[in-house]
Amino acid sequence: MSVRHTGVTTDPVIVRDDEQTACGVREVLDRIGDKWTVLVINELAHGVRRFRRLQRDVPGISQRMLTLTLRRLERDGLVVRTVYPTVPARVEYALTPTGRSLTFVLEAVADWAAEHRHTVIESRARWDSGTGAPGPGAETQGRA
Amino acid sequence: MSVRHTGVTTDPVIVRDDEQTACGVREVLDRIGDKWTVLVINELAHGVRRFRRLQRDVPGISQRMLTLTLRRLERDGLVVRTVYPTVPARVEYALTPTGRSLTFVLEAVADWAAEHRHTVIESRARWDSGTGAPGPGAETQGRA
DNA sequence: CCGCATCCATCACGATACTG
DNA sequence: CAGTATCGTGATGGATGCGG
Repeated sequence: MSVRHTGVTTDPVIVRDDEQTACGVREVLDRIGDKWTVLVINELAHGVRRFRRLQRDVPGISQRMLTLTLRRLERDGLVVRTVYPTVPARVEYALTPTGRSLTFVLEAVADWAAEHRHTVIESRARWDSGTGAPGPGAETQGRA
Repeated sequence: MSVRHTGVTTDPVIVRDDEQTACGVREVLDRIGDKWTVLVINELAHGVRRFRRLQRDVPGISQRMLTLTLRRLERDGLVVRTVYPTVPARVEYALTPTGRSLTFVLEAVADWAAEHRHTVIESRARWDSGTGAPGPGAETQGRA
Protein backbone atom coordinates (compact mmCIF):
# COMPACT_ATOMS: atom_id res chain seq x y z
CA MET A 1 0.00 0.00 0.00
CA SER A 2 1.27 3.43 -0.70
CA VAL A 3 -1.36 5.92 -1.67
CA ARG A 4 -2.68 7.40 1.54
CA HIS A 5 -5.45 9.90 1.88
CA THR A 6 -5.51 12.81 4.28
CA GLY A 7 -8.55 11.54 6.08
CA VAL A 8 -10.97 13.90 4.46
CA THR A 9 -12.44 12.43 1.35
CA THR A 10 -11.25 15.18 -0.94
CA ASP A 11 -7.52 15.36 -1.43
CA PRO A 12 -5.55 12.13 -1.58
CA VAL A 13 -1.87 12.45 -0.90
CA ILE A 14 0.86 9.90 -0.78
CA VAL A 15 2.52 9.85 2.60
CA ARG A 16 5.49 7.68 1.85
CA ASP A 17 7.25 5.48 -0.68
CA ASP A 18 6.59 7.34 -3.90
CA GLU A 19 8.34 4.66 -5.88
CA GLN A 20 7.34 1.68 -3.80
CA THR A 21 3.66 2.40 -4.21
CA ALA A 22 3.81 3.11 -7.86
CA CYS A 23 5.96 0.03 -8.30
CA GLY A 24 3.38 -2.28 -6.79
CA VAL A 25 0.67 -0.71 -8.88
CA ARG A 26 2.75 -0.98 -12.00
CA GLU A 27 3.44 -4.67 -11.36
CA VAL A 28 -0.25 -5.40 -11.06
CA LEU A 29 -1.09 -3.32 -14.08
CA ASP A 30 1.50 -5.16 -16.09
CA ARG A 31 -0.39 -8.36 -15.30
CA ILE A 32 -3.97 -7.27 -15.72
CA GLY A 33 -3.41 -4.37 -18.09
CA ASP A 34 -3.11 -6.54 -21.15
CA LYS A 35 -5.87 -7.09 -23.63
CA TRP A 36 -7.47 -10.28 -22.30
CA THR A 37 -6.65 -10.95 -18.67
CA VAL A 38 -9.53 -9.06 -17.08
CA LEU A 39 -11.98 -10.49 -19.58
CA VAL A 40 -10.91 -14.01 -18.69
CA ILE A 41 -10.97 -13.30 -14.96
CA ASN A 42 -14.38 -11.75 -15.33
CA GLU A 43 -15.64 -14.83 -17.09
CA LEU A 44 -14.11 -17.13 -14.49
CA ALA A 45 -15.78 -15.06 -11.79
CA HIS A 46 -18.99 -16.71 -12.97
CA GLY A 47 -17.68 -20.11 -12.05
CA VAL A 48 -15.55 -22.99 -13.28
CA ARG A 49 -15.04 -22.98 -17.02
CA ARG A 50 -13.61 -25.30 -19.64
CA PHE A 51 -11.27 -24.12 -22.37
CA ARG A 52 -13.73 -24.04 -25.23
CA ARG A 53 -16.39 -22.43 -23.13
CA LEU A 54 -14.00 -19.66 -22.23
CA GLN A 55 -13.06 -19.10 -25.82
CA ARG A 56 -16.70 -18.88 -26.78
CA ASP A 57 -17.62 -16.58 -23.94
CA VAL A 58 -14.70 -14.22 -24.39
CA PRO A 59 -15.49 -12.94 -27.87
CA GLY A 60 -12.57 -12.48 -30.19
CA ILE A 61 -9.90 -14.24 -28.18
CA SER A 62 -7.71 -16.66 -30.08
CA GLN A 63 -6.63 -20.07 -28.85
CA ARG A 64 -3.13 -18.81 -28.52
CA MET A 65 -4.00 -15.77 -26.41
CA LEU A 66 -6.40 -17.73 -24.25
CA THR A 67 -3.70 -20.26 -23.52
CA LEU A 68 -1.09 -17.62 -22.80
CA THR A 69 -3.44 -15.67 -20.57
CA LEU A 70 -4.48 -18.74 -18.62
CA ARG A 71 -0.90 -19.90 -18.20
CA ARG A 72 0.18 -16.55 -16.83
CA LEU A 73 -2.76 -16.49 -14.44
CA GLU A 74 -1.96 -20.01 -13.33
CA ARG A 75 1.67 -19.14 -12.84
CA ASP A 76 0.72 -16.25 -10.60
CA GLY A 77 -1.61 -18.45 -8.60
CA LEU A 78 -4.75 -16.61 -9.63
CA VAL A 79 -6.21 -19.55 -11.50
CA VAL A 80 -6.19 -23.31 -10.96
CA ARG A 81 -6.06 -25.69 -13.87
CA THR A 82 -7.61 -29.12 -13.39
CA VAL A 83 -7.09 -31.85 -15.96
CA TYR A 84 -9.42 -34.84 -16.16
CA PRO A 85 -7.73 -37.74 -17.99
CA THR A 86 -10.79 -38.65 -20.01
CA VAL A 87 -10.61 -39.69 -23.63
CA PRO A 88 -10.88 -36.29 -25.20
CA ALA A 89 -8.94 -34.52 -22.49
CA ARG A 90 -11.04 -32.22 -20.38
CA VAL A 91 -9.63 -29.24 -18.57
CA GLU A 92 -11.30 -26.92 -16.15
CA TYR A 93 -10.19 -23.51 -14.98
CA ALA A 94 -11.24 -21.77 -11.80
CA LEU A 95 -10.22 -18.72 -9.82
CA THR A 96 -8.19 -19.27 -6.67
CA PRO A 97 -8.97 -17.26 -3.53
CA THR A 98 -6.28 -14.83 -4.61
CA GLY A 99 -7.82 -14.58 -8.05
CA ARG A 100 -11.22 -13.95 -6.55
CA SER A 101 -9.83 -11.21 -4.37
CA LEU A 102 -8.74 -9.46 -7.53
CA THR A 103 -12.33 -9.17 -8.68
CA PHE A 104 -12.92 -6.72 -5.86
CA VAL A 105 -10.25 -4.49 -7.29
CA LEU A 106 -11.75 -4.83 -10.73
CA GLU A 107 -15.06 -3.84 -9.23
CA ALA A 108 -13.47 -0.65 -7.94
CA VAL A 109 -12.16 0.07 -11.40
CA ALA A 110 -15.53 -0.68 -12.94
CA ASP A 111 -17.24 1.64 -10.51
CA TRP A 112 -14.82 4.43 -11.32
CA ALA A 113 -15.36 3.86 -15.02
CA ALA A 114 -19.11 3.99 -14.64
CA GLU A 115 -18.94 7.18 -12.64
CA HIS A 116 -16.50 9.08 -14.83
CA ARG A 117 -16.92 7.64 -18.27
CA HIS A 118 -19.23 10.41 -19.30
CA THR A 119 -16.93 13.15 -18.04
CA VAL A 120 -13.94 11.63 -19.78
CA ILE A 121 -15.77 11.23 -23.06
CA GLU A 122 -16.91 14.84 -22.88
CA SER A 123 -13.42 16.08 -22.17
CA ARG A 124 -12.09 14.05 -25.04
CA ALA A 125 -14.71 15.48 -27.37
CA ARG A 126 -13.77 19.01 -26.36
CA TRP A 127 -10.10 18.29 -26.87
CA ASP A 128 -10.63 16.73 -30.27
CA SER A 129 -12.98 19.45 -31.50
CA GLY A 130 -10.37 22.15 -31.14
CA THR A 131 -8.26 23.78 -28.46
CA GLY A 132 -11.21 23.01 -26.30
CA ALA A 133 -12.01 25.40 -23.50
CA PRO A 134 -11.89 23.33 -20.34
CA GLY A 135 -15.24 22.62 -18.78
CA PRO A 136 -16.44 23.03 -15.19
CA GLY A 137 -14.12 21.58 -12.61
CA ALA A 138 -11.13 21.83 -14.84
CA GLU A 139 -10.29 25.51 -14.91
CA THR A 140 -6.71 26.60 -15.04
CA GLN A 141 -5.97 28.28 -11.80
CA GLY A 142 -3.26 30.45 -13.29
CA ARG A 143 -1.54 32.62 -10.75
CA ALA A 144 0.79 34.73 -12.85
CA MET B 1 -20.28 -0.88 -12.36
CA SER B 2 -20.64 -4.50 -13.17
CA VAL B 3 -18.86 -6.81 -10.82
CA ARG B 4 -21.25 -7.54 -8.01
CA HIS B 5 -20.56 -9.60 -4.96
CA THR B 6 -22.95 -11.99 -3.29
CA GLY B 7 -23.03 -10.05 -0.09
CA VAL B 8 -20.85 -12.38 1.88
CA THR B 9 -17.24 -11.37 1.56
CA THR B 10 -16.12 -14.63 0.08
CA ASP B 11 -17.40 -15.34 -3.38
CA PRO B 12 -17.77 -12.43 -5.78
CA VAL B 13 -20.06 -13.03 -8.71
CA ILE B 14 -21.09 -10.85 -11.58
CA VAL B 15 -24.83 -10.41 -11.63
CA ARG B 16 -25.27 -8.73 -14.98
CA ASP B 17 -23.61 -7.23 -18.05
CA ASP B 18 -20.68 -9.57 -18.51
CA GLU B 19 -19.42 -7.55 -21.42
CA GLN B 20 -20.48 -4.13 -20.23
CA THR B 21 -18.52 -4.43 -17.03
CA ALA B 22 -15.46 -5.85 -18.59
CA CYS B 23 -15.69 -3.19 -21.27
CA GLY B 24 -15.53 -0.32 -18.82
CA VAL B 25 -12.66 -1.94 -17.00
CA ARG B 26 -10.82 -2.54 -20.22
CA GLU B 27 -11.23 1.07 -21.29
CA VAL B 28 -9.75 2.33 -18.05
CA LEU B 29 -6.97 -0.20 -18.17
CA ASP B 30 -6.13 0.87 -21.67
CA ARG B 31 -5.59 4.38 -20.32
CA ILE B 32 -3.74 3.69 -17.10
CA GLY B 33 -2.27 0.33 -18.01
CA ASP B 34 0.58 1.78 -19.98
CA LYS B 35 4.09 2.14 -18.72
CA TRP B 36 4.05 5.68 -17.34
CA THR B 37 0.54 6.97 -16.67
CA VAL B 38 0.19 5.80 -13.09
CA LEU B 39 3.68 6.98 -12.24
CA VAL B 40 2.88 10.47 -13.51
CA ILE B 41 -0.48 10.52 -11.76
CA ASN B 42 1.18 9.36 -8.59
CA GLU B 43 3.69 12.16 -8.83
CA LEU B 44 1.01 14.74 -9.54
CA ALA B 45 -0.89 13.48 -6.50
CA HIS B 46 1.80 15.25 -4.51
CA GLY B 47 0.83 18.58 -5.97
CA VAL B 48 1.35 20.84 -8.95
CA ARG B 49 4.42 20.02 -10.97
CA ARG B 50 6.40 21.55 -13.81
CA PHE B 51 7.59 19.54 -16.79
CA ARG B 52 11.24 19.23 -15.83
CA ARG B 53 10.37 18.42 -12.27
CA LEU B 54 8.14 15.61 -13.43
CA GLN B 55 10.81 14.22 -15.65
CA ARG B 56 13.27 14.25 -12.78
CA ASP B 57 10.86 12.70 -10.31
CA VAL B 58 9.63 9.97 -12.60
CA PRO B 59 12.90 8.11 -13.09
CA GLY B 60 13.57 6.80 -16.54
CA ILE B 61 10.83 8.60 -18.43
CA SER B 62 11.85 10.29 -21.65
CA GLN B 63 10.70 13.71 -22.77
CA ARG B 64 8.69 12.12 -25.50
CA MET B 65 6.82 9.73 -23.22
CA LEU B 66 6.23 12.37 -20.58
CA THR B 67 4.72 14.64 -23.20
CA LEU B 68 2.58 11.90 -24.67
CA THR B 69 1.40 10.76 -21.25
CA LEU B 70 0.52 14.27 -20.12
CA ARG B 71 -1.30 15.03 -23.36
CA ARG B 72 -3.43 11.93 -23.06
CA LEU B 73 -4.23 12.72 -19.44
CA GLU B 74 -5.11 16.27 -20.38
CA ARG B 75 -7.29 15.09 -23.22
CA ASP B 76 -9.20 12.83 -20.86
CA GLY B 77 -9.65 15.67 -18.40
CA LEU B 78 -7.57 14.06 -15.69
CA VAL B 79 -4.89 16.72 -15.77
CA VAL B 80 -4.88 20.49 -16.31
CA ARG B 81 -2.06 22.19 -18.13
CA THR B 82 -1.34 25.80 -17.24
CA VAL B 83 1.05 27.86 -19.35
CA TYR B 84 2.69 30.99 -18.01
CA PRO B 85 3.89 33.20 -20.86
CA THR B 86 7.21 34.02 -19.25
CA VAL B 87 10.40 34.27 -21.24
CA PRO B 88 11.46 30.68 -20.97
CA ALA B 89 7.97 29.27 -21.11
CA ARG B 90 6.80 27.76 -17.86
CA VAL B 91 4.18 25.07 -17.72
CA GLU B 92 2.51 23.53 -14.73
CA TYR B 93 0.50 20.34 -14.50
CA ALA B 94 -2.06 19.44 -11.88
CA LEU B 95 -4.67 16.76 -11.34
CA THR B 96 -8.29 17.66 -11.91
CA PRO B 97 -10.96 16.44 -9.50
CA THR B 98 -11.54 13.54 -11.85
CA GLY B 99 -7.84 12.80 -11.89
CA ARG B 100 -7.71 12.90 -8.13
CA SER B 101 -10.61 10.51 -7.89
CA LEU B 102 -8.53 8.04 -9.83
CA THR B 103 -5.93 7.94 -7.08
CA PHE B 104 -8.47 6.22 -4.89
CA VAL B 105 -8.69 3.44 -7.42
CA LEU B 106 -4.93 3.27 -7.59
CA GLU B 107 -4.90 3.00 -3.84
CA ALA B 108 -7.16 -0.04 -4.07
CA VAL B 109 -4.78 -1.59 -6.55
CA ALA B 110 -1.80 -0.74 -4.38
CA ASP B 111 -3.46 -2.31 -1.37
CA TRP B 112 -4.16 -5.48 -3.29
CA ALA B 113 -0.59 -5.58 -4.50
CA ALA B 114 0.76 -5.17 -0.99
CA GLU B 115 -1.47 -7.90 0.33
CA HIS B 116 -0.87 -10.48 -2.37
CA ARG B 117 2.54 -9.71 -3.75
CA HIS B 118 4.16 -12.31 -1.59
CA THR B 119 1.68 -15.02 -2.54
CA VAL B 120 2.05 -14.27 -6.22
CA ILE B 121 5.83 -14.29 -6.06
CA GLU B 122 5.74 -17.63 -4.25
CA SER B 123 3.37 -19.12 -6.79
CA ARG B 124 5.56 -17.88 -9.59
CA ALA B 125 8.66 -19.40 -7.99
CA ARG B 126 6.92 -22.76 -7.66
CA TRP B 127 5.79 -22.61 -11.26
CA ASP B 128 9.21 -21.69 -12.54
CA SER B 129 11.05 -24.26 -10.44
CA GLY B 130 9.30 -27.17 -12.10
CA THR B 131 5.85 -28.56 -12.47
CA GLY B 132 5.33 -27.02 -9.10
CA ALA B 133 3.01 -28.75 -6.71
CA PRO B 134 0.34 -26.21 -5.94
CA GLY B 135 0.47 -24.74 -2.49
CA PRO B 136 -2.24 -24.39 0.16
CA GLY B 137 -5.46 -22.94 -1.12
CA ALA B 138 -4.79 -23.97 -4.66
CA GLU B 139 -5.35 -27.72 -4.72
CA THR B 140 -6.91 -29.31 -7.74
CA GLN B 141 -10.26 -30.64 -6.69
CA GLY B 142 -10.27 -33.40 -9.28
CA ARG B 143 -13.50 -35.34 -9.38
CA ALA B 144 -12.95 -37.96 -12.02
C1' DC C 1 12.62 25.47 -20.43
C1' DC C 2 9.12 22.98 -23.06
C1' DG C 3 7.97 20.10 -26.64
C1' DC C 4 7.50 18.15 -31.38
C1' DA C 5 9.39 15.05 -35.25
C1' DT C 6 11.85 11.25 -36.87
C1' DC C 7 13.98 6.85 -36.77
C1' DC C 8 14.32 2.40 -34.84
C1' DA C 9 13.95 -1.77 -31.58
C1' DT C 10 10.79 -4.59 -29.21
C1' DC C 11 6.86 -7.04 -28.28
C1' DA C 12 2.02 -8.12 -27.80
C1' DC C 13 -1.19 -9.93 -30.51
C1' DG C 14 -3.56 -12.28 -34.58
C1' DA C 15 -3.74 -15.91 -38.17
C1' DT C 16 -2.68 -20.28 -39.44
C1' DA C 17 -1.26 -24.98 -39.29
C1' DC C 18 -0.30 -29.08 -36.82
C1' DT C 19 -0.45 -32.66 -32.49
C1' DG C 20 -2.27 -35.70 -28.54
C1' DC D 1 -11.36 -30.93 -26.97
C1' DA D 2 -7.11 -28.71 -25.66
C1' DG D 3 -3.47 -27.29 -26.78
C1' DT D 4 1.76 -26.11 -29.23
C1' DA D 5 4.61 -24.00 -33.03
C1' DT D 6 5.59 -20.61 -36.43
C1' DC D 7 5.18 -16.47 -38.88
C1' DG D 8 3.71 -11.64 -39.81
C1' DT D 9 2.20 -7.13 -38.21
C1' DG D 10 0.74 -2.98 -35.69
C1' DA D 11 1.39 -0.54 -31.52
C1' DT D 12 4.48 1.00 -27.79
C1' DG D 13 8.25 3.10 -26.31
C1' DG D 14 13.43 4.58 -26.34
C1' DA D 15 17.11 7.68 -28.54
C1' DT D 16 18.18 11.60 -30.87
C1' DG D 17 17.87 16.08 -33.04
C1' DC D 18 15.43 20.49 -34.03
C1' DG D 19 12.17 24.51 -32.94
C1' DG D 20 9.46 28.18 -30.11
